[in-house]
Amino acid sequence: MTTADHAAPGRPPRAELPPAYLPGDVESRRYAEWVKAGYFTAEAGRDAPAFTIMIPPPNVTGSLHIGHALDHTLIDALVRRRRMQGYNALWLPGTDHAGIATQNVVERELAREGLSRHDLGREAFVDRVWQWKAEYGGKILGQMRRLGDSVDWTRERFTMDEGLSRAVQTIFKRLFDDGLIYRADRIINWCPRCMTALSDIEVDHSDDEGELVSIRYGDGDASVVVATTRVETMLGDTAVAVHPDDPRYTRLAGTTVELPLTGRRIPVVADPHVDPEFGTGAVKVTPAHDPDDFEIGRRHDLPSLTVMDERGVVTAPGPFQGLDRFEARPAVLAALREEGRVVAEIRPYVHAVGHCDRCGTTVEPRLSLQWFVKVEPLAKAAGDAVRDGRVRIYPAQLAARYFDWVDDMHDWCISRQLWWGHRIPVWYGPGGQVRCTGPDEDPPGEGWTQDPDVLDTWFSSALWPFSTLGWPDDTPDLRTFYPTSVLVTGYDILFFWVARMMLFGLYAMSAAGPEESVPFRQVALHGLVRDAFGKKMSKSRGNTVDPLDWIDRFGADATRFTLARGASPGGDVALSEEWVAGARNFCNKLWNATRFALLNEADSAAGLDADDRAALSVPDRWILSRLAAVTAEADALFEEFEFAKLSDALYHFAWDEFCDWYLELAKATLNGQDAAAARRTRRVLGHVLDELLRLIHPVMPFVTEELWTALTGGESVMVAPWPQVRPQDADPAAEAEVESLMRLVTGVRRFRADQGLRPSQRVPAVFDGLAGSPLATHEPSIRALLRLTEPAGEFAPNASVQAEGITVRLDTSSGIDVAAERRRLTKELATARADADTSARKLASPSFVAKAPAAVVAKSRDRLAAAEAEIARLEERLAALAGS
RNA sequence: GGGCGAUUGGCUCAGCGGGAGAGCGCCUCGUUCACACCGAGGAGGUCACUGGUUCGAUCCCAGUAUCGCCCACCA
Repeated sequence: MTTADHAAPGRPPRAELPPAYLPGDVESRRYAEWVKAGYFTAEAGRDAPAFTIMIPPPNVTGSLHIGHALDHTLIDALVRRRRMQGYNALWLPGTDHAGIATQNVVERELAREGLSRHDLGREAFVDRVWQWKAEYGGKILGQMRRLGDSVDWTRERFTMDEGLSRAVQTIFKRLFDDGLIYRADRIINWCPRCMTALSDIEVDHSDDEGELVSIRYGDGDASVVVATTRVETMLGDTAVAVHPDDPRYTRLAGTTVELPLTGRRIPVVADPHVDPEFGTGAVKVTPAHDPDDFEIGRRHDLPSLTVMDERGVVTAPGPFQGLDRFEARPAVLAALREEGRVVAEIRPYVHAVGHCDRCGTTVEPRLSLQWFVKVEPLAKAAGDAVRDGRVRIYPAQLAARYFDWVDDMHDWCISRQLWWGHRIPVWYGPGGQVRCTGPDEDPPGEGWTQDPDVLDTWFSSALWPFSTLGWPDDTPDLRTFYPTSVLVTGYDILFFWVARMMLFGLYAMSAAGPEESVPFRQVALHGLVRDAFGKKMSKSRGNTVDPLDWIDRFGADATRFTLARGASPGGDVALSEEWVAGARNFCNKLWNATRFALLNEADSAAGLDADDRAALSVPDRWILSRLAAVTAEADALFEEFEFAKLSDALYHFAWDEFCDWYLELAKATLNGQDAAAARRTRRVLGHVLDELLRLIHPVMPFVTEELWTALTGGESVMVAPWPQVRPQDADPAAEAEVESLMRLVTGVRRFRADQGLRPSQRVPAVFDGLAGSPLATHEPSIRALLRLTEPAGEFAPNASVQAEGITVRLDTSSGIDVAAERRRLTKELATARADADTSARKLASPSFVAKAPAAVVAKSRDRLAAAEAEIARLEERLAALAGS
């Protein structure tokens, strides 16, 4: 900022502002200043209430996309407001190691060198990933600066940091010792491409087209027909199951049938799980490759026969060995056909098929030995914390989805057959011993080997609210900033992340007591970003928006405002370039309003002197009243995470009320003869703009900083106090008077437009009935707004218009367009008659008068009276028009 | 298969028991000394359909249709 040495004594120095806002100039400079000043840095133990938000840690592989931009805009707005309110505000940044995603990225890089991770070996591969992370990881952190994120860079964390790894080991051991982590053979979701187990929620189901094939097992009377969509799994069948009460199969239950192609005989078992209504009422049982069948197998003590390996390749000895599962399917089918085993027709069949959410590969249910978290007790506590209000979900509606999940959660498979991640701290020793080591224990010595698997990446994310603050140690940060205040994230990771933070936060921090162990007190969920037509953004659709591109072209503030303006709780956000252009225009509007204020020596430093208050003009009282209202509204909307309404309220106050009306009304005083009045208005103007810029700052930090410092000469709007609502400014009389003035001005403008008078054309006019009216004092403003001059010399009014009980008689020189006037009056008459009709009809109904609230009836009476008066007036005018 | 939600001007959405709102788009006028990234005026909707409750329904209830989302181990 340049210091203007010509500033008047006692006034803050002022910068010259260019005629339009150029964001590129301002943003990087301001961000650097903020960081340098230490505004983003929170202080443990400071004597102020803490306000904490943890960033939803983006993948280290990630770069800033529009979804992050939305999330960060909302978080930053919350944090900036709290900081201005004097809270010890912390927004902690960091990244997630993102197990599969990152491993995939580095593996792809290796593949370009013709290598696989196995060529390097585990240790070298993990080194390579760290190397990659050092070089390319955290790109997104740099991009966050462009958005203006006020994160505390001194507290940046990574989920594989030493400290966070200690947290992972600590909680693993604690859960292990409490019997809440166990290892078992289970059917899990297996991705044959990523070659790892997945948890249930890492599987996306889609309705895929397949075939339902009916196959006859056994021969003649001792045969049974089963149906399957995965023909190749029949190689691993170890039974056929029927319902115990199904009369068709009572004689078969307990016998055996021959399994085609294998020469094996398998039992027919009776199991109540089988639905007799579905298909033939008989089902093939493949315990090693189907979760249902696994359960049936357990109940009947059936063997589990694994017939495919980790890649989905058939391992069962025979002609199909070595075929991929999707090659084996038609091959097995052909062989069955040849034996005449396929019965009836093969039906096209649409059914839900699971896909790996990382790579899209069809998931293969697979029997394997994995680690699980026993979630039932944890989930119970997680559900209760929301049920009893210790944690509140916004919008409340989404709490139902949360309950559905935590109240019926399956055990969580946490082991992954990857190399990149937190290694499971369990060792296997001589004689089948198993030992779980804590973070401060040495690994067991000779003869022990560590479990090769790593943990699900969400395991460490689940600890984020406290692992980032130093847990398990009792650190000043942990004491100051936990529980965190708000979790802001998209509803799409409610289960992945939010629910699991609840599970682990309540467990790990239980010693703090029920109120203080929650990971966050509020959860503010937003939606997904969509295009202008409400369609999902996707690269294939070509409708994606790159926030960095928008920041370059429209500015960070415009990008942020566009996102905030679309964000209602839980709602998706539709975006298009027209909208961000509109937001850019809004920045420019504020810019020019401030330029106007500076040109007119608006005075924000003097404050509103109590002695002056009584002398304030009506427009001054009006804008102060409106400011008080909009400040209260902004506070309420912030508390409810209603960012769309908040942005809208500020936009309309700033543009419609402040710029379009107040500044125009203020011009008369500022340019008027009364120096004292002008001084008062300069103070009100400075004060209102000062507070308006503060109110907008959380959403649009850069432009408001530039303008506020120029206006006030203050250090930074970031550390300026958040505006207080002053109830004493509420002034219904002033509001009513200005509203009346607006109606008068608008009415006359409509007349002028209808008459084809150019907006800039000055027209001599006199007012009848203004003298006695409350609007009398506003005559100079009204004349200025309407371009009406005092008659000078000859004045021959040839037209008149009425509004607010005032008649304006004008000398249009060119005369009046009678047809246009008649059209306007006729239209207004029709409206008035319709209004009178409606009111009259209502009032004619005895039940309405008897049962409706008195205020409603009175309102209808008033409307009827007003409409009738209007009709009389318009008829009279039309008659006069006809006579002329 | 289960659950949830939506259906309001051309588009995206607010409103949710007392006479329909916004932004953008559209039409007309305008070089007014903060801003053409602007100003002024205007057009445009039987609030999906059918019943019900009510003095009164866009708003509450039921059903229908269409669309969307989440969950799901019927081969």
